[in-house]
Amino acid sequence: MPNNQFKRGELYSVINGMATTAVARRLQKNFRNAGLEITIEQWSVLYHLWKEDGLSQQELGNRTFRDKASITRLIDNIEKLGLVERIASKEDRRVNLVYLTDAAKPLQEKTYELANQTMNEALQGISKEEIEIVKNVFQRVYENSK
Amino acid sequence: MPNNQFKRGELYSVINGMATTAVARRLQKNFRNAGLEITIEQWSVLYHLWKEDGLSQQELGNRTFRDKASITRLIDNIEKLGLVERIASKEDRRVNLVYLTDAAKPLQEKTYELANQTMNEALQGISKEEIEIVKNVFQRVYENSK
DNA sequence: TTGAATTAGTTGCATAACTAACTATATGCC
DNA sequence: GGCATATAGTTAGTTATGCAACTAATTCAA
Repeated sequence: MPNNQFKRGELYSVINGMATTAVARRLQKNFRNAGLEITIEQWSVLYHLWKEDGLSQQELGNRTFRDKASITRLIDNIEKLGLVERIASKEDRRVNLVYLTDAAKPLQEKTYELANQTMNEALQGISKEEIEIVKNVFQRVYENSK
Repeated sequence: MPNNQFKRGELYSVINGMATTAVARRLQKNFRNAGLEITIEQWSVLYHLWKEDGLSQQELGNRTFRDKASITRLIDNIEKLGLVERIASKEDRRVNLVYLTDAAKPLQEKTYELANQTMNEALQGISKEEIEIVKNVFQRVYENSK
């Protein structure tokens, strides 16, 4: 049986779940405690729309690293909450453009604040240089694996 | 509206999904291509049992960063595949100890090989020092967030 | 210009995640 | 001993994920 494996691969078990879900769960909890009924997955979509409204589902999938089926259903749920609406593109009738509604506007500041605070807590004691290395490694791991 | 937020927090969108799921999905695909019918979530449980057989569900939850409800159903599914069995502890009748079956044994070498290969590809061009920093940062992010 | 291939989105099916409420066993304090 | 509390695991309900098969619209090429 292979010995000595996962010397490097131990990273896998670290990557898979731990830090990533700990931060996500904490943010989710902070949303809930603040009376915000959205999930972090939904928020991750809204986050990109606040940066640039009217993206296609395709583009939202690219930016949030989800496949099109996941985006379809995530948008379904955000739409049910009344926070976005689909508007068919006039240029290409296959495309749905996703627009924020007025109801979504007030959420931005509140959720940014909570996300910012959560990230600051998560990154406490971690230097800018370390963060840069992590981002850089992740980018390369992603490119190596996709 | 807050400007200049997420300078550090940009890490969030990177943490959440990208590298982690890219590697996981790649490994899942490699399992499937090799004719292995297990999911990476199931594998992550088996991985810990191969290191130490007969762990309680509680302990498996700790080691794989899952809550007890998730472990219950994950074990349900692995049990359905005939790869593990629950045996009630004699010391504490609340506790289920999870043991690998003979059917699980042949999977170990094959999956280790695939996981190792997948991780090596994912980590191509990334130095030991960088990996150490990432693991260390993750540990601290986890401690800061749990 | 028409038929083949591609692309955007949806739907069905299976797995997995979290919370909350529940059962059963164990512990601990009086 | 007996009741309150804590702990291990299960179950119900909701959300999310991925793959594969599908529809509708668009593009490309003979």
